[in-house]
Amino acid sequence: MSKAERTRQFIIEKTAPIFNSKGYSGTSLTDIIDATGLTKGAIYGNFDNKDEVALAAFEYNFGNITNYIAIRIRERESAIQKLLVYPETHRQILKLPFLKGGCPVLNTSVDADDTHPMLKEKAINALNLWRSSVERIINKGIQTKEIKKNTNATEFAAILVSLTEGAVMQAKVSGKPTELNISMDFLERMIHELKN
Amino acid sequence: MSKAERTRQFIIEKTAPIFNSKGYSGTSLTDIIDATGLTKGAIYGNFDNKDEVALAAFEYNFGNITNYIAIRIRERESAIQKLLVYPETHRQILKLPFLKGGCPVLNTSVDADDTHPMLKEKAINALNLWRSSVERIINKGIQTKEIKKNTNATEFAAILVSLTEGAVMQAKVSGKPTELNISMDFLERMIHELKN
DNA sequence: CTCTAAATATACCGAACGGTATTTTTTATA
DNA sequence: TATAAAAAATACCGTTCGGTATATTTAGAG
Repeated sequence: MSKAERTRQFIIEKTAPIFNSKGYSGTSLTDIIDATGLTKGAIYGNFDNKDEVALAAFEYNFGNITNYIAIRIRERESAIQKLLVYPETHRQILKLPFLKGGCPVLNTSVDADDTHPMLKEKAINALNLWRSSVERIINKGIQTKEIKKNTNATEFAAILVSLTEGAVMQAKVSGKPTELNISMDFLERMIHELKN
Repeated sequence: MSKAERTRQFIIEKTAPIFNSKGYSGTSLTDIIDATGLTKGAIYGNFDNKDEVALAAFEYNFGNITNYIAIRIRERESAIQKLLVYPETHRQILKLPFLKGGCPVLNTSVDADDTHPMLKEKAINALNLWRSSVERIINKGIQTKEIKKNTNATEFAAILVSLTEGAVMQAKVSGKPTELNISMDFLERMIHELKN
Protein backbone atom coordinates (compact mmCIF):
# COMPACT_ATOMS: atom_id res chain seq x y z
CA MET A 1 0.00 0.00 0.00
CA SER A 2 1.67 3.21 -1.18
CA LYS A 3 1.73 6.42 0.77
CA ALA A 4 -0.86 7.90 -1.56
CA GLU A 5 -3.17 4.94 -1.14
CA ARG A 6 -2.85 5.18 2.61
CA THR A 7 -3.64 8.90 2.79
CA ARG A 8 -6.47 8.47 0.32
CA GLN A 9 -7.95 5.88 2.64
CA PHE A 10 -7.23 8.11 5.62
CA ILE A 11 -9.11 11.00 4.03
CA ILE A 12 -12.09 8.76 3.26
CA GLU A 13 -12.23 7.41 6.80
CA LYS A 14 -12.05 10.85 8.37
CA THR A 15 -14.55 12.55 6.07
CA ALA A 16 -17.11 9.73 5.73
CA PRO A 17 -18.87 10.59 9.01
CA ILE A 18 -18.99 14.26 8.05
CA PHE A 19 -20.60 13.68 4.67
CA ASN A 20 -23.02 11.28 6.35
CA SER A 21 -23.99 13.91 8.92
CA LYS A 22 -23.93 17.16 6.99
CA GLY A 23 -24.68 16.00 3.48
CA TYR A 24 -22.88 16.90 0.28
CA SER A 25 -23.43 20.64 0.06
CA GLY A 26 -23.26 20.99 3.84
CA THR A 27 -19.74 19.56 3.91
CA SER A 28 -17.07 22.07 2.89
CA LEU A 29 -13.44 21.60 1.97
CA THR A 30 -12.61 23.33 5.23
CA ASP A 31 -14.48 20.56 7.02
CA ILE A 32 -12.39 18.00 5.18
CA ILE A 33 -9.18 19.83 6.00
CA ASP A 34 -10.10 20.17 9.67
CA ALA A 35 -11.09 16.52 9.99
CA THR A 36 -7.92 15.19 8.39
CA GLY A 37 -5.38 17.74 9.57
CA LEU A 38 -4.14 17.81 5.98
CA THR A 39 -3.97 20.68 3.51
CA LYS A 40 -5.76 21.34 0.25
CA GLY A 41 -2.72 20.13 -1.61
CA ALA A 42 -2.95 16.73 0.02
CA ILE A 43 -6.67 16.46 -0.63
CA TYR A 44 -6.48 17.47 -4.28
CA GLY A 45 -3.38 15.36 -4.79
CA ASN A 46 -5.47 12.30 -3.99
CA PHE A 47 -8.88 13.31 -5.31
CA ASP A 48 -9.90 15.21 -8.42
CA ASN A 49 -12.59 17.21 -6.62
CA LYS A 50 -15.06 17.25 -3.75
CA ASP A 51 -17.43 14.96 -5.63
CA GLU A 52 -14.89 12.15 -5.67
CA VAL A 53 -14.39 12.43 -1.92
CA ALA A 54 -18.14 12.35 -1.35
CA LEU A 55 -18.62 9.32 -3.58
CA ALA A 56 -15.78 7.45 -1.89
CA ALA A 57 -17.13 8.42 1.52
CA PHE A 58 -20.55 7.00 0.67
CA GLU A 59 -19.04 3.76 -0.58
CA TYR A 60 -17.03 3.54 2.62
CA ASN A 61 -20.07 4.12 4.84
CA PHE A 62 -22.27 1.76 2.87
CA GLY A 63 -19.49 -0.83 2.74
CA ASN A 64 -19.16 -0.70 6.52
CA ILE A 65 -22.81 -1.33 7.26
CA THR A 66 -23.00 -3.93 4.47
CA ASN A 67 -20.03 -5.85 5.85
CA TYR A 68 -21.37 -5.60 9.37
CA ILE A 69 -24.65 -7.15 8.27
CA ALA A 70 -23.07 -9.72 5.93
CA ILE A 71 -20.82 -11.07 8.67
CA ARG A 72 -23.75 -11.54 11.01
CA ILE A 73 -25.90 -13.14 8.33
CA ARG A 74 -23.15 -15.62 7.54
CA GLU A 75 -23.05 -16.65 11.20
CA ARG A 76 -26.74 -17.58 11.16
CA GLU A 77 -27.94 -20.87 9.76
CA SER A 78 -31.66 -20.53 9.12
CA ALA A 79 -33.29 -18.08 6.74
CA ILE A 80 -35.45 -16.65 9.52
CA GLN A 81 -32.42 -16.02 11.68
CA LYS A 82 -30.60 -14.43 8.77
CA LEU A 83 -33.50 -12.09 8.09
CA LEU A 84 -33.63 -11.08 11.75
CA VAL A 85 -30.15 -9.59 11.38
CA TYR A 86 -31.72 -6.60 9.61
CA PRO A 87 -34.01 -5.38 12.38
CA GLU A 88 -31.47 -6.31 15.04
CA THR A 89 -28.79 -4.25 13.33
CA HIS A 90 -30.97 -1.26 12.62
CA ARG A 91 -32.10 -1.05 16.21
CA GLN A 92 -28.47 -0.24 16.96
CA ILE A 93 -27.62 1.76 13.86
CA LEU A 94 -27.44 5.09 15.67
CA LYS A 95 -24.97 3.62 18.14
CA LEU A 96 -22.60 1.96 15.69
CA PRO A 97 -19.26 3.75 16.08
CA PHE A 98 -18.36 3.42 12.39
CA LEU A 99 -21.61 5.06 11.29
CA LYS A 100 -21.85 8.51 12.78
CA GLY A 101 -24.84 10.32 11.30
CA GLY A 102 -27.17 7.38 10.84
CA CYS A 103 -28.02 5.23 7.85
CA PRO A 104 -25.99 6.39 4.82
CA VAL A 105 -28.54 4.99 2.38
CA LEU A 106 -31.31 7.08 3.91
CA ASN A 107 -29.15 10.17 4.27
CA THR A 108 -27.72 10.03 0.78
CA SER A 109 -31.03 9.20 -0.87
CA VAL A 110 -32.72 12.24 0.62
CA ASP A 111 -29.69 14.48 0.29
CA ALA A 112 -28.86 13.70 -3.32
CA ASP A 113 -32.12 12.83 -5.04
CA ASP A 114 -32.68 16.33 -6.43
CA THR A 115 -29.15 17.64 -6.55
CA HIS A 116 -26.37 15.11 -7.15
CA PRO A 117 -26.98 12.52 -9.90
CA MET A 118 -23.88 10.44 -9.18
CA LEU A 119 -24.54 10.13 -5.45
CA LYS A 120 -28.19 9.46 -6.24
CA GLU A 121 -27.18 6.61 -8.51
CA LYS A 122 -25.08 5.09 -5.73
CA ALA A 123 -28.00 5.33 -3.34
CA ILE A 124 -30.31 3.63 -5.83
CA ASN A 125 -27.80 0.82 -6.29
CA ALA A 126 -27.44 0.44 -2.54
CA LEU A 127 -31.20 0.08 -2.14
CA ASN A 128 -31.37 -2.45 -4.97
CA LEU A 129 -28.59 -4.45 -3.37
CA TRP A 130 -30.28 -4.39 0.00
CA ARG A 131 -33.64 -5.56 -1.35
CA SER A 132 -32.15 -8.28 -3.52
CA SER A 133 -30.18 -9.61 -0.55
CA VAL A 134 -33.41 -9.93 1.40
CA GLU A 135 -35.14 -11.56 -1.56
CA ARG A 136 -32.32 -14.06 -1.97
CA ILE A 137 -32.54 -15.16 1.66
CA ILE A 138 -36.32 -15.56 1.41
CA ASN A 139 -36.18 -17.52 -1.83
CA LYS A 140 -33.53 -19.85 -0.42
CA GLY A 141 -35.72 -20.30 2.64
CA ILE A 142 -38.60 -21.24 0.37
CA GLN A 143 -36.42 -23.80 -1.41
CA THR A 144 -35.41 -25.41 1.88
CA LYS A 145 -39.08 -25.37 2.95
CA GLU A 146 -38.21 -23.24 5.96
CA ILE A 147 -40.35 -20.40 4.63
CA LYS A 148 -43.92 -20.58 3.32
CA LYS A 149 -43.83 -21.17 -0.40
CA ASN A 150 -46.46 -18.54 -1.18
CA THR A 151 -44.27 -15.77 0.29
CA ASN A 152 -43.71 -12.88 -2.09
CA ALA A 153 -40.02 -12.09 -1.63
CA THR A 154 -40.11 -8.87 -3.63
CA GLU A 155 -42.97 -7.50 -1.57
CA PHE A 156 -41.41 -8.50 1.68
CA ALA A 157 -38.08 -6.90 0.80
CA ALA A 158 -39.74 -3.62 -0.13
CA ILE A 159 -41.70 -3.57 3.13
CA LEU A 160 -38.64 -4.46 5.20
CA VAL A 161 -36.70 -1.56 3.71
CA SER A 162 -39.59 0.91 4.04
CA LEU A 163 -40.24 0.04 7.67
CA THR A 164 -36.58 0.17 8.54
CA GLU A 165 -35.67 3.44 6.87
CA GLY A 166 -38.77 5.25 8.05
CA ALA A 167 -38.10 4.07 11.57
CA VAL A 168 -34.43 5.05 11.49
CA MET A 169 -35.43 8.49 10.25
CA GLN A 170 -37.76 9.00 13.18
CA ALA A 171 -35.22 7.79 15.71
CA LYS A 172 -32.49 9.96 14.25
CA VAL A 173 -34.38 13.22 14.23
CA SER A 174 -36.11 12.74 17.58
CA GLY A 175 -33.11 11.28 19.36
CA LYS A 176 -35.41 8.68 20.92
CA PRO A 177 -35.62 4.97 20.07
CA THR A 178 -39.36 4.57 20.73
CA GLU A 179 -40.69 4.38 17.17
CA LEU A 180 -37.63 2.52 15.94
CA ASN A 181 -38.11 -0.20 18.53
CA ILE A 182 -41.84 -0.44 17.83
CA SER A 183 -41.18 -0.77 14.11
CA MET A 184 -38.41 -3.34 14.55
CA ASP A 185 -40.55 -5.35 16.98
CA PHE A 186 -43.22 -5.44 14.32
CA LEU A 187 -40.76 -6.37 11.58
CA GLU A 188 -39.41 -9.22 13.69
CA ARG A 189 -42.93 -10.55 14.17
CA MET A 190 -43.45 -10.36 10.42
CA ILE A 191 -40.25 -12.31 9.84
CA HIS A 192 -41.28 -15.02 12.28
CA GLU A 193 -44.60 -15.34 10.50
CA LEU A 194 -42.80 -16.34 7.33
CA LYS A 195 -42.04 -19.70 8.93
CA ASN A 196 -43.62 -22.75 7.36
CA MET B 1 -53.32 42.04 3.85
CA SER B 2 -50.57 44.64 3.54
CA LYS B 3 -48.07 44.77 0.73
CA ALA B 4 -45.36 43.40 3.01
CA GLU B 5 -47.56 40.51 4.10
CA ARG B 6 -48.32 39.70 0.49
CA THR B 7 -44.70 39.69 -0.64
CA ARG B 8 -43.69 37.74 2.44
CA GLN B 9 -46.23 35.10 1.45
CA PHE B 10 -45.08 35.31 -2.16
CA ILE B 11 -41.47 34.65 -1.12
CA ILE B 12 -42.52 31.66 0.97
CA GLU B 13 -44.59 30.17 -1.82
CA LYS B 14 -41.82 30.55 -4.38
CA THR B 15 -38.99 29.28 -2.19
CA ALA B 16 -40.79 26.44 -0.39
CA PRO B 17 -40.30 23.95 -3.24
CA ILE B 18 -36.63 24.89 -3.49
CA PHE B 19 -35.89 24.34 0.19
CA ASN B 20 -37.84 21.07 -0.02
CA SER B 21 -35.75 19.90 -2.96
CA LYS B 22 -32.27 21.23 -2.22
CA GLY B 23 -32.30 21.40 1.55
CA TYR B 24 -31.22 24.25 3.78
CA SER B 25 -27.52 24.55 2.94
CA GLY B 26 -28.16 23.61 -0.68
CA THR B 27 -30.49 26.56 -1.15
CA SER B 28 -28.68 29.86 -1.66
CA LEU B 29 -29.92 33.43 -1.54
CA THR B 30 -29.35 33.52 -5.27
CA ASP B 31 -31.82 30.65 -5.59
CA ILE B 32 -34.33 32.66 -3.60
CA ILE B 33 -33.75 35.77 -5.72
CA ASP B 34 -34.06 33.82 -8.97
CA ALA B 35 -37.24 32.05 -7.86
CA THR B 36 -38.99 35.22 -6.73
CA GLY B 37 -37.64 37.72 -9.24
CA LEU B 38 -37.06 40.05 -6.28
CA THR B 39 -33.85 41.54 -4.96
CA LYS B 40 -31.94 41.06 -1.74
CA GLY B 41 -33.46 44.21 -0.36
CA ALA B 42 -36.94 42.80 -0.74
CA ILE B 43 -35.99 39.47 0.83
CA TYR B 44 -34.23 41.02 3.83
CA GLY B 45 -36.94 43.62 4.21
CA ASN B 46 -39.38 40.80 4.93
CA PHE B 47 -37.15 38.24 6.67
CA ASP B 48 -34.32 38.67 9.15
CA ASN B 49 -32.16 36.03 7.51
CA LYS B 50 -32.11 32.83 5.47
CA ASP B 51 -33.11 30.76 8.50
CA GLU B 52 -36.43 32.55 8.79
CA VAL B 53 -37.23 31.89 5.16
CA ALA B 54 -36.37 28.22 5.56
CA LEU B 55 -38.51 27.86 8.67
CA ALA B 56 -41.45 29.60 7.03
CA ALA B 57 -40.98 27.46 3.91
CA PHE B 58 -41.13 24.26 5.93
CA GLU B 59 -44.27 25.40 7.73
CA TYR B 60 -45.82 26.23 4.38
CA ASN B 61 -44.96 22.83 2.89
CA PHE B 62 -46.05 20.92 5.96
CA GLY B 63 -49.22 23.02 6.21
CA ASN B 64 -50.08 22.19 2.62
CA ILE B 65 -49.84 18.43 3.02
CA THR B 66 -51.52 18.59 6.43
CA ASN B 67 -54.47 20.53 5.04
CA TYR B 68 -54.71 18.25 2.04
CA ILE B 69 -54.95 15.23 4.32
CA ALA B 70 -57.21 16.91 6.90
CA ILE B 71 -59.77 17.88 4.26
CA ARG B 72 -59.95 14.33 2.96
CA ILE B 73 -60.17 12.84 6.44
CA ARG B 74 -63.07 15.14 7.26
CA GLU B 75 -64.94 13.88 4.19
CA ARG B 76 -64.75 10.28 5.41
CA GLU B 77 -67.15 8.92 7.99
CA SER B 78 -65.63 5.73 9.38
CA ALA B 79 -62.30 5.48 11.20
CA ILE B 80 -61.02 2.90 8.73
CA GLN B 81 -61.82 5.16 5.81
CA LYS B 82 -60.17 8.09 7.56
CA LEU B 83 -56.98 6.08 8.13
CA LEU B 84 -56.91 5.03 4.50
CA VAL B 85 -56.41 8.67 3.54
CA TYR B 86 -52.75 8.39 4.61
CA PRO B 87 -51.65 5.63 2.25
CA GLU B 88 -53.87 6.97 -0.53
CA THR B 89 -52.31 10.41 -0.23
CA HIS B 90 -48.74 9.21 0.02
CA ARG B 91 -49.08 7.09 -3.09
CA GLN B 92 -49.55 10.40 -4.89
CA ILE B 93 -47.19 12.54 -2.87
CA LEU B 94 -44.57 12.82 -5.60
CA LYS B 95 -47.22 14.04 -8.02
CA LEU B 96 -48.85 16.66 -5.81
CA PRO B 97 -48.23 20.01 -7.53
CA PHE B 98 -47.89 21.92 -4.26
CA LEU B 99 -45.18 19.59 -2.95
CA LYS B 100 -42.27 19.61 -5.34
CA GLY B 101 -39.40 17.65 -3.83
CA GLY B 102 -41.36 15.03 -1.94
CA CYS B 103 -42.41 14.75 1.69
CA PRO B 104 -41.18 17.80 3.61
CA VAL B 105 -41.17 15.90 6.91
CA LEU B 106 -38.82 13.28 5.53
CA ASN B 107 -36.64 15.79 3.72
CA THR B 108 -36.32 18.20 6.61
CA SER B 109 -35.76 15.47 9.19
CA VAL B 110 -32.82 14.04 7.29
CA ASP B 111 -31.54 17.42 6.16
CA ALA B 112 -31.60 19.16 9.51
CA ASP B 113 -31.08 16.49 12.16
CA ASP B 114 -27.35 17.12 12.47
CA THR B 115 -27.11 20.70 11.31
CA HIS B 116 -30.09 22.94 12.00
CA PRO B 117 -31.67 22.72 15.48
CA MET B 118 -34.65 24.94 14.72
CA LEU B 119 -35.64 23.11 11.55
CA LYS B 120 -35.04 19.84 13.35
CA GLU B 121 -37.45 20.90 16.09
CA LYS B 122 -40.09 21.68 13.50
CA ALA B 123 -39.62 18.26 11.93
CA ILE B 124 -39.95 16.55 15.31
CA ASN B 125 -43.16 18.46 16.00
CA ALA B 126 -44.51 17.55 12.59
CA LEU B 127 -43.89 13.85 13.21
CA ASN B 128 -45.52 14.07 16.65
CA LEU B 129 -48.54 15.75 15.13
CA TRP B 130 -48.81 13.14 12.43
CA ARG B 131 -48.63 10.21 14.82
CA SER B 132 -51.06 11.71 17.30
CA SER B 133 -53.56 12.36 14.52
CA VAL B 134 -53.42 8.69 13.59
CA GLU B 135 -53.73 7.67 17.24
CA ARG B 136 -56.76 9.90 17.71
CA ILE B 137 -58.58 8.34 14.77
CA ILE B 138 -57.83 4.84 16.04
CA ASN B 139 -58.93 5.58 19.59
CA LYS B 140 -62.17 7.12 18.37
CA GLY B 141 -62.69 4.04 16.22
CA ILE B 142 -62.21 1.88 19.30
CA GLN B 143 -64.78 3.95 21.20
CA THR B 144 -67.36 3.52 18.45
CA LYS B 145 -66.51 -0.21 18.32
CA GLU B 146 -65.52 0.09 14.68
CA ILE B 147 -61.94 -0.90 15.54
CA LYS B 148 -60.78 -3.84 17.68
CA LYS B 149 -60.48 -2.71 21.26
CA ASN B 150 -57.10 -4.38 21.79
CA THR B 151 -55.50 -2.24 19.06
CA ASN B 152 -52.40 -0.38 20.21
CA ALA B 153 -52.83 3.05 18.67
CA THR B 154 -49.32 4.24 19.51
CA GLU B 155 -47.73 1.22 17.89
CA PHE B 156 -49.90 1.45 14.82
CA ALA B 157 -49.13 5.14 14.36
CA ALA B 158 -45.39 4.55 14.58
CA ILE B 159 -45.57 1.74 12.03
CA LEU B 160 -47.77 3.75 9.68
CA VAL B 161 -45.26 6.60 9.68
CA SER B 162 -42.23 4.31 9.30
CA LEU B 163 -43.73 2.41 6.39
CA THR B 164 -44.86 5.56 4.67
CA GLU B 165 -41.68 7.59 4.97
CA GLY B 166 -39.39 4.71 4.07
CA ALA B 167 -41.53 3.99 1.05
CA VAL B 168 -41.63 7.61 -0.07
CA MET B 169 -37.86 7.78 0.25
CA GLN B 170 -37.42 4.80 -2.06
CA ALA B 171 -39.89 6.14 -4.62
CA LYS B 172 -38.30 9.56 -4.61
CA VAL B 173 -34.72 8.47 -5.15
CA SER B 174 -35.48 5.72 -7.66
CA GLY B 175 -38.11 7.66 -9.58
CA LYS B 176 -40.24 4.51 -9.63
CA PRO B 177 -43.44 3.83 -7.65
CA THR B 178 -42.91 0.07 -7.24
CA GLU B 179 -41.85 -0.10 -3.59
CA LEU B 180 -44.14 2.76 -2.61
CA ASN B 181 -47.15 0.95 -4.03
CA ILE B 182 -46.16 -2.34 -2.43
CA SER B 183 -45.77 -0.64 0.94
CA MET B 184 -49.03 1.29 0.67
CA ASP B 185 -50.89 -1.87 -0.43
CA PHE B 186 -49.58 -3.53 2.69
CA LEU B 187 -50.48 -0.60 4.90
CA GLU B 188 -54.01 -0.57 3.52
CA ARG B 189 -54.36 -4.26 4.32
CA MET B 190 -53.13 -3.53 7.85
CA ILE B 191 -55.71 -0.78 8.23
CA HIS B 192 -58.52 -3.04 7.04
CA GLU B 193 -57.45 -5.65 9.60
CA LEU B 194 -58.12 -3.18 12.39
CA LYS B 195 -61.84 -3.66 11.78
CA ASN B 196 -63.85 -5.25 14.51
C1' DC C 1 23.42 7.33 0.98
C1' DT C 2 21.74 9.57 -3.19
C1' DC C 3 18.63 11.16 -6.08
C1' DT C 4 14.43 11.47 -8.37
C1' DA C 5 9.73 11.02 -8.34
C1' DA C 6 5.88 11.25 -5.56
C1' DA C 7 3.37 13.52 -2.12
C1' DT C 8 2.25 17.37 0.67
C1' DA C 9 2.17 22.33 1.90
C1' DT C 10 1.78 27.10 0.60
C1' DA C 11 -0.05 30.85 -1.61
C1' DC C 12 -3.27 32.40 -4.46
C1' DC C 13 -7.53 32.70 -7.81
C1' DG C 14 -12.31 34.24 -9.21
C1' DA C 15 -16.86 33.32 -7.86
C1' DA C 16 -20.46 32.77 -4.74
C1' DC C 17 -21.75 33.05 -0.05
C1' DG C 18 -24.94 35.51 3.59
C1' DG C 19 -25.75 39.96 5.04
C1' DT C 20 -26.05 45.40 5.38
C1' DA C 21 -26.37 50.43 4.44
C1' DT C 22 -28.24 53.49 1.42
C1' DT C 23 -30.94 55.13 -2.32
C1' DT C 24 -34.91 54.89 -5.10
C1' DT C 25 -39.53 53.66 -5.91
C1' DT C 26 -44.10 52.58 -4.56
C1' DT C 27 -47.97 52.55 -1.52
C1' DA C 28 -51.62 54.41 0.96
C1' DT C 29 -53.64 58.00 3.63
C1' DA C 30 -54.86 62.83 4.74
C1' DT D 1 -53.07 64.94 -5.35
C1' DA D 2 -49.35 65.92 -2.03
C1' DT D 3 -46.65 63.66 1.21
C1' DA D 4 -44.75 60.80 4.55
C1' DA D 5 -43.99 56.15 5.41
C1' DA D 6 -43.21 51.71 3.80
C1' DA D 7 -41.20 48.66 0.62
C1' DA D 8 -37.99 47.33 -2.84
C1' DA D 9 -33.72 48.08 -5.58
C1' DT D 10 -28.89 49.07 -5.74
C1' DA D 11 -24.36 48.89 -4.41
C1' DC D 12 -21.30 47.18 -1.45
C1' DC D 13 -19.12 44.46 2.64
C1' DG D 14 -16.01 40.75 4.49
C1' DT D 15 -15.88 35.77 4.35
C1' DT D 16 -15.94 31.32 2.57
C1' DC D 17 -16.52 28.59 -1.38
C1' DG D 18 -14.19 24.95 -4.60
C1' DG D 19 -10.17 24.69 -7.14
C1' DT D 20 -5.15 25.46 -9.06
C1' DA D 21 -0.19 26.55 -9.73
C1' DT D 22 3.90 26.27 -7.58
C1' DA D 23 7.18 25.46 -3.98
C1' DT D 24 8.74 22.40 -0.48
C1' DT D 25 9.14 18.15 1.74
C1' DT D 26 9.15 13.22 2.03
C1' DA D 27 9.40 8.47 0.44
C1' DG D 28 11.45 4.66 -1.50
C1' DA D 29 14.24 2.37 -5.17
C1' DG D 30 18.96 1.88 -6.94
